[in-house]
Amino acid sequence: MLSKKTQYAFHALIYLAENVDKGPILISEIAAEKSISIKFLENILLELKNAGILGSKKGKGGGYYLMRTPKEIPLARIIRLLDGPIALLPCVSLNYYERCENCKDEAICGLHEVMSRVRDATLKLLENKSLKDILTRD
Amino acid sequence: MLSKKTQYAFHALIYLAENVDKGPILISEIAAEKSISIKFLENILLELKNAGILGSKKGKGGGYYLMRTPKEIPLARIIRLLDGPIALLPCVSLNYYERCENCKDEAICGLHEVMSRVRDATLKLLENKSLKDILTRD
DNA sequence: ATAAATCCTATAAAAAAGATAGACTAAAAT
DNA sequence: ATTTTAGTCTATCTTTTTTATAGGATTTAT
Repeated sequence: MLSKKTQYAFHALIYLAENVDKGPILISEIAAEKSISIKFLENILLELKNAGILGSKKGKGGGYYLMRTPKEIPLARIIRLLDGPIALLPCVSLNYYERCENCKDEAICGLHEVMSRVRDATLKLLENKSLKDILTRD
Repeated sequence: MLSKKTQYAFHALIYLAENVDKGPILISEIAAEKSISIKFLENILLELKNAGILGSKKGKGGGYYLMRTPKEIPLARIIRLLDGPIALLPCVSLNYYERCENCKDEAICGLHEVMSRVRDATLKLLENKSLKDILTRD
């Protein structure tokens, strides 16, 4: 399951995408609209900013805004940033790989093979689907 | 990521499958072979037993054994039993469904749609691949 | 200068995961 | 019958992760 953090991030990003025309959006506005604790959301938006996904402006008229178009923000990017590995096992993770202790040879490990395929199937969707794809269809 | 519990379960089941001819296997033997805390493993095997996946025999000559052939034990079954939902969001889980609070209409929610597809792709593998498929290929 | 907003870091609280303990029950050997 | 062997059951402890909060620092517009 995705953490609340990642779920909140998705909702915040959706809100920002749906209001691009309004310029920078206040944390407090997103928090109110999406029923998220304002202080928790603050941390999340900051992480998204430090990762280059969001930009921000301080002071009056400030707030957060997207640094890229929704189409250029893959869902996998958000998940990895806030939740870590997408793979089901450390030994099949592309970005957070860790060798398994008791495994003599990954090449002949059946678990490794199946979980690699699960990872591939998942990534095929999450790498290719973007923020644009999760905006409410009208 | 799968929990240690589920990972241990896989390793224990693999060991049991690879030693079916030896009759009931001791918890202590599996724990030693797979470097798992014996007490922790005890709980796991009990859960697998209560779910009908394993059988057991007490006293001398006792131990655990598979109640079905490896081919009849889908990986999804083990994961759901020990880890809970396979889906990335509660609102797309088949077995642990929970409605999302702020979502007016799941039918037009883009997040719902993408995550449903991720779930389907994952389940297609995990429901169809069984314990047999993760045994070490020789 | 002042007010408005994000930035940053630390910490607290709650929940989940991982691990352990010990008394109990059942089966087999003697 | 008694003893030994091995799983059963439930409770608790510890550690880690997740979720949430606090408050001063910094930047910007007016």
